[in-house]
Amino acid sequence: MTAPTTDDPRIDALMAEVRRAGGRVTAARRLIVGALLDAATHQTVDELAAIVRTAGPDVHLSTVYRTLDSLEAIGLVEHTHVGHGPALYHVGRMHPHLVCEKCGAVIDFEPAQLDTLREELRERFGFELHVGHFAMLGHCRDCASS
Amino acid sequence: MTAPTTDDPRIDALMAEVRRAGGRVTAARRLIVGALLDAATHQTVDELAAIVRTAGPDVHLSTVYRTLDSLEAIGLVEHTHVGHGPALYHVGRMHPHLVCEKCGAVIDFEPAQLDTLREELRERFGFELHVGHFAMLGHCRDCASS
DNA sequence: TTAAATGCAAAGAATTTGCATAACA
DNA sequence: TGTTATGCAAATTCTTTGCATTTAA
Repeated sequence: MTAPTTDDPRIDALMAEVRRAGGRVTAARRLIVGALLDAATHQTVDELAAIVRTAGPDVHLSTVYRTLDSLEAIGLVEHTHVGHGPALYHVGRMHPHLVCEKCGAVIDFEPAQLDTLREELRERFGFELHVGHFAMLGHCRDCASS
Repeated sequence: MTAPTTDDPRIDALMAEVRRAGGRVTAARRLIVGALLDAATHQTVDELAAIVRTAGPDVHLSTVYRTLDSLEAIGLVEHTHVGHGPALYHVGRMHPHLVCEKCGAVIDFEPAQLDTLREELRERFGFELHVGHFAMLGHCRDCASS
């Protein structure tokens, strides 16, 4: 387990946004967004907490939850529900996710890729699809072939 | 809270399938599938248990869970994950769901409606979409306009 | 009669909350 | 100095499990 980055300039950018929204910049928050930014893929709260604790052993799980909630309220972070298992968090804008039910691999893709479907659902059911907040489940290439 | 149907012929049909699969037909199981079949929409385990208990007060929540698991293993029932909140159960074949994040309304639709998307995801990512096991979230017509 | 299903209690996983203390602005 | 954020413990919600007992086949 590696400690989260602390010198990524994106951390400061995000913290500036937090401040602008009336929030406060704390050590725990810097670590948490550092861990979020490091990640190659989306992460659960437990995973984030484990990384954060390598640098700040006292950061409590509830602090991670609350920090992510705050960041999400400001629009800096999103979480996605994945079938069973815990929610996945990631920085940045809403986008659709494919999640493999076998190996857990997450594939991000562009919202535009769902425009046709979105239009179809809007016309047919009057339903406004929110692409970011749920994952589409199935099998990834590797798991589908095996 | 109304007691579940007990004279729906579909109950017997489903029980026949249970028997064929080596399972046993019990009073609890008849009540549970009765409740499932009555429903206008998909239901949570708690909702089902409440209905079932009007006729069989001792049917335990864990029995409802286990019965639904068994029925799902045989392929008679499916459950769908809906963002936060508990899973929704329904009889019958896998199909996609739209769930309103505001009012909880569930819209079922035909798997074929997603064929284009499916083909696209397969080509682009090698991803095999399983349409039944997750809900696509958004706002229904009423909630979107208000 | 015997394997499967049930009731009950308890545990488990994921998340939220209350409250006193600490620390940012 | 006055909130806001944190740590901690405890509560909540949804679901699963172990075990002794009951019951369908």
